[in-house]
Amino acid sequence: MFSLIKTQKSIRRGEFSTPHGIIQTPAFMNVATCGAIKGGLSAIDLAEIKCQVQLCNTYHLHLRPGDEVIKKLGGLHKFTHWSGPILTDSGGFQVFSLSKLRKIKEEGVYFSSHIDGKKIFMGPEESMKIQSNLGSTIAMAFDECIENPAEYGYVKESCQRTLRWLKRCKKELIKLNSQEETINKQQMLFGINQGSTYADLRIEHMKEIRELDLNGYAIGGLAVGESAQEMYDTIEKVILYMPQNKIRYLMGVGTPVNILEGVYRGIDLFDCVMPARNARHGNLFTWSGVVYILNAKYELDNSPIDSECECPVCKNFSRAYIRHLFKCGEILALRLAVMHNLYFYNSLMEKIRFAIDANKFESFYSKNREILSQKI
RNA sequence: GGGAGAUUUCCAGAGCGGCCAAAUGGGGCAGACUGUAAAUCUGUUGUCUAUGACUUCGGUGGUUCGAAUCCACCAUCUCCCA
Repeated sequence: MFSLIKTQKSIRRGEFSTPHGIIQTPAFMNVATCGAIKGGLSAIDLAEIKCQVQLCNTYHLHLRPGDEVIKKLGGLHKFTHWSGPILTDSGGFQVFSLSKLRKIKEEGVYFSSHIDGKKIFMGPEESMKIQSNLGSTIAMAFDECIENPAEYGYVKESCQRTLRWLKRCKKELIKLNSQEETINKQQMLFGINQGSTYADLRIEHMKEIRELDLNGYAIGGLAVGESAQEMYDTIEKVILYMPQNKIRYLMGVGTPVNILEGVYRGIDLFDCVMPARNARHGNLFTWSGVVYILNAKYELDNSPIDSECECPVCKNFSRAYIRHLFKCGEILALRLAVMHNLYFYNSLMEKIRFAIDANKFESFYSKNREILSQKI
């Protein structure tokens, strides 16, 4: 259940109530694909980095350890020891990212496992069944994510298939939620809008999926090859057709600036591997720009990653020390870097919320949009 | 004291007469990363007045049109026999 607390032009401040707690929006979901945030963080670290909601992946957990195994162990919340909201991605993104290993048909998608090459079939019903077994708070619809630029005719055809798949997802989830042995009988479903950068296809698809009255709506298929400006333009056009009273999720986005631009245009929810992956690769986000900690200039830098940051890493360790840990291949380097970056993202969202509450989002946005993307 | 082998660009290590400024690792430096096949991947790593030129392969001298590569001596190190 989503309620808007405040709106200011397109900008929205809201609360999303779930059986596993309330998400204050705009919010960022911390990506834990295989049930853990890469870089060595567990559920006991999540409070410290201000995480509200985690995102796990259907495809990966289906392969290992298996959704049936997780169901027997009591579901994903118990398994990962996280009691807050969990959104599971449907496996739709793997249709895109594992494109060399798959074949798309009306009934679903035939994959080769990236682990051992084993043939796997996943369609809407399979994805819903797996997500139900995982017992996540929110299930995502099984969709096809297309790389940009894409050919108009193919996108149109794909959108229609994704719509048919969405209807099957809804039907299947209603069935699963009514079964006695289901872990989370209140599992929610978000639909995903597709249509590449074609405004007419985006809008047409959006109009069709909103008829299904789902718990939330996502914009998928962006930040997959098009320019940032094309992404913003696409959001602006399609968001006019998204229900006002439902949460809006921009999938897989993005940089801190992308998030500011998204909030500015009316997005409530984001997720991205970037803060965690870039952290593991030595790129650290700060309030004055991006620090690439491996650079030689930080060898003797005794200051924290970000002197404005209140995270446990910045309160205790220096750039020089973290750089040293990276150079030595210490696993602690990854953990500290990921903790910092996710704290940065989660506190970016918190600052955005405070700014909206105080009617100051636009000044916050114009102050930070240049700074956050620069390298220092 | 006698014998055998080694010495290559930051390190390890290939090269055994021209295709060698010299393979491949590592290290260094720089960059990429957007619903995670990613603790990954890419570029670069002698100097310069830079689509070319110059100085490098322990040292000195030699053979040759041409030497990191062949020869002589010297230096240093390793191993074996005393």
